[in-house]
Formats: sequence, structure tokens, C-alpha cells
Amino acid sequence: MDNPVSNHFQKKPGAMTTTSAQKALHETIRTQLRYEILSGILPVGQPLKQDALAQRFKASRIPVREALRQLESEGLVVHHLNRGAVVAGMSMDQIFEMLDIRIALECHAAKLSVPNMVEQDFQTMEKILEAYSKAESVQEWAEYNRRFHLALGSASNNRRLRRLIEEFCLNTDRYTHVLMSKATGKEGPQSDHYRILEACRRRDVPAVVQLLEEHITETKRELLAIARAGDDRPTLARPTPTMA
Amino acid sequence: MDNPVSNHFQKKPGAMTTTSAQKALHETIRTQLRYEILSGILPVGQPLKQDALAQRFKASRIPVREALRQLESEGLVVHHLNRGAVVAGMSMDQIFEMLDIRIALECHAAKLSVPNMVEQDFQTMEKILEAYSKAESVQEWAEYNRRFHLALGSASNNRRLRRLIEEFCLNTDRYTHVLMSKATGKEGPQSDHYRILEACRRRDVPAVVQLLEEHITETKRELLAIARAGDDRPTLARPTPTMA
DNA sequence: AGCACATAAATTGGATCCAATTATAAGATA
DNA sequence: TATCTTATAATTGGATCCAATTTATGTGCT
Repeated sequence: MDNPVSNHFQKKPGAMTTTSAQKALHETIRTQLRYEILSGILPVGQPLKQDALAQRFKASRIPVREALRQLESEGLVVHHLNRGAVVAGMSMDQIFEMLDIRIALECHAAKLSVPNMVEQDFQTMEKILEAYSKAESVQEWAEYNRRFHLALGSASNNRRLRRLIEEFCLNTDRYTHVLMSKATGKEGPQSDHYRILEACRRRDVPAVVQLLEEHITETKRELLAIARAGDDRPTLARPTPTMA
Repeated sequence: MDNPVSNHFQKKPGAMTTTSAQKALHETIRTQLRYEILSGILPVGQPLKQDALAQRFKASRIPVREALRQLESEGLVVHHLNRGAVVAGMSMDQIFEMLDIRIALECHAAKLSVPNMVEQDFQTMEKILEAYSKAESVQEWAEYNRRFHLALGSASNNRRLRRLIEEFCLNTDRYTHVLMSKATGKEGPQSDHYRILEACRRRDVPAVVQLLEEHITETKRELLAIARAGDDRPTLARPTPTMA
């Protein structure tokens, strides 16, 4: 798995009519930085110097700045006036907020999606879960977990909703998985996953919704437990200093 | 602008100690453009020329470009390589997608919020609805409608969720209200509003959720009816040309 | 040593400049 | 006249340059 994030946010998937997929510089920079932030290569708080990035991408600072501004709008970096940009971080409270939003989005997507599912969809999910079981690295693990969550809404006929879910999954994963990789096994979540898949097969929408909500809520619980345990992990995101 | 020494930085050395305010140029430009797009002053498809905007805001094209890039990330403008930016539009399907997302977000927010509400909150909503009844212009009307929807989630203790809801409300309003201002009176929605408020007072969460979902779904129905009626309104947003 | 203050280096926000692409207008041709 | 071609003007993407602010450095003083 070389680049699990790239390609996830293409604005126009296959819409380039004719010649050349012609990307502007700022776009390649943005895509690359987003990947590095979401995958954790760039840790929270890491300063993003315009000059250094410009050199690295063999460009001037202009496209770098445009990329950084867009990443700011996506919530992945934070700007401080005259002091530059850093990789954005979230406090535990903010992670909880994101997970709550995921509950809202994913449950609704499932509600719309489950009635539309066909055998093909179930088999796809089945395969994802098998791959999840076989996964060894945390990266793979997170990747298949995310794919399963996305698959639940894949038949929803609401592209924008699916994009939104993906965005929130990626953004929460970068916090939850590093924290939980050791504490929680992957078996607990996995048994949830299978129960959810079964409910999908039965077309039992209320059950899917309830199981899914419970599943994400469980993540919140685990997270809270970990936070209680040791409160000084260096990996935990501190609330982004409010510039005050 | 023929003053090469013109200085756009407010240099008030003494007055700057209060930590707050101090916005960069691109931010004021972005805020203003966003307002003009969301309020409909800038119609869908309107080209946004960098040079013209730069002149208008008495700045160079750089902050303009940063503002446009951010608005692109917010989904309010669309860029075409080497051909500039235009105000983004949505097809009817896309508007429906947004409304469905609103159902997910607002219902969940209400679920979290209603148990936390206190008398003060009910009175605030009451006042909003009174103002809504008195409102005369479509702008006012839309404004108070949006405030009511936001108020439903205001006690949710999830700032990010509330911001998201506001974003989606603003972005859907600019389509729905121009379309519905004539077709639908404001009385239908208003009676919904009061029923929802009553359910909040009773702390009847399931009722609130159901009424709210039905309320937004009704908007979808109205919209569909209007679309069926005459299919060539100039005000209706066409799907953003996919660069083809 | 430790601290205030001045000074220099980094680094950002913004302006101007240039090259490449796209849109527009004029002229030529059938 | 309509249409194709070509020259020309707009306009964008990117680079370089400047001014202003922040951060690092160093110096003098108690």
C-alpha cells in the first residue's frame, strides 16, 4: 500500500475530456501535503515553511501558499498571521466532536444505502473484512477499516455525503489509530463489523444504524480510557493554540 | 493604483497590543466574496476575474487568488485551469444531496441538543419565530429560518457540528429560497417550526427528529414540484459545466 | 550569571513582473 | 456572406522582488 490517501479527493474523477490531465502546481503540492498530513508523516504541530516547501517541490512560494490556504480551509493546517502554517491538531474534545459528526453522517448514509444494496455490495464488504483480518501494519488496518465504513454508504446515491464521510474518516483516523493501535486489538472492532454486515444482509436498517452508532461510540470510549490512563502522550494532539 | 509605496499593512504599533482582530487581506476578501456569493449578489456562473477583484479591493492579485482558492475548497467557486474562477452552481440533484446531509446533521444535532436545552433556549427560539413571522423581505425570511435551524442544535456542545450545519444551511438557502419565495408561502414552514419547538419543550426527542426530517423533506418536495412546473427558469442553478 | 535592549537573520504578506494559455478581433479565402 | 486563419488583447499560473513582522543573536549593564 503505497499511497492510500491520494486520489481520494479528486474533484473530477474521470472528467478530463481529452488531452492531458494537466494539473496546476498548487494542486499536486496540496495533494501530496494532504497525504503526508493525514498519514501522519507530518506530525501535528509541524511547521510548514513556505520556502522549504517551495524548494522541495521545485516551485516558487506562490503555489505553495495557495496549497496551504486550501489545506487551511480543509482544516488540516492552521495559519498564524506572520508566523506561518503548522499541521493542525485536535484536542480530545474536538476528536469527539468529529466522531459524533461521523455518527450522524455514516448512520444516515447507511439508512439511505442499505435498502439499495445488492449481493455484489455484500461480497465487496466481505472481502474488505477479510483483508482487514489479514492486515498486519497499522496503516493497512486503518485503510480497510475506513473502506468498510465507506462501503456502508456506498449505495446511498449521494456522492457528496460519501465524500464528506471519507474526509471525516481520514481526519479522525490519523488521531484514533495511532492511539488505539496498541491499546485495542483489531478483533473487537472486527466483530462489530461482521454484526453490521449481517444486519445489512437482513436489510435491518434500524439494527445497522444502532450497531454503527454503538461501534463508533465504542471508539470514543476506548479513546477516553486511553486518555485517562496516561495523560502525557507526546503523540496526542494538543488543542491548536488559539493564537491568544 | 500608482503608488508603489502604498502600504496595506495597518501599522498602528501601539494599538496592536490587544491580540485580536488584525486580519490579512485575503481574509477580508474571502469573507466579502463569500457573503456576496451566498446572498446571491454574485449569481451562479459569474466569472471572478482576478484583476478586477484586485482593483476593487485595492490589493494585488495575490491575496485575491488565495481567497479564491479557499472559496474553492469551500465549494463556492469553481476553477478552470487557465480560464479562471466562476461562482459555483449546483444541479437539482446536488441540492437534494445537500438537503439530505442537512437532515443527517441537523437531526443528530437536535438529538444532542434538546436534552440540554433550558427555558432561555426556548424563549430565544420563540423570538426567532416571531421575527420570522414579521419578516417581509426574502432575505430576512431566510435569515430567521436559518437562525431557527441553528438554534435547534445550539445546545449540542459540538461547535464543529454547528459550524457545519451553518455552512450547509447558507449554501442550500441560496438555492432554495429564491426558488421557493413565491411558490411556497412562509406559513407552511412556520407551522412546522412551531410544532418542532413544542416538541423541544416536551423534550420529545424522537418527535423533534421526525418533525425536523419531515420539515426538510418537505422542502425537497416543494423544490421538485417547482422544478417540474417550469424547467427553464434562469435563476435555477445549472450543474457546473464539467470543463467539457 | 541574568536580564533589558538593540540588532541581525528568517520568514511571512503583498506587489510587481514574466511566460504560457485562452479569448477576441481582423483579415483572407471560398 | 460565412468561415477559416492569423494576429492581438485579456487573463491566468508562476517567479522574483520588496516591505513588515517575528524570531534569533548578541551586547551592555546591574
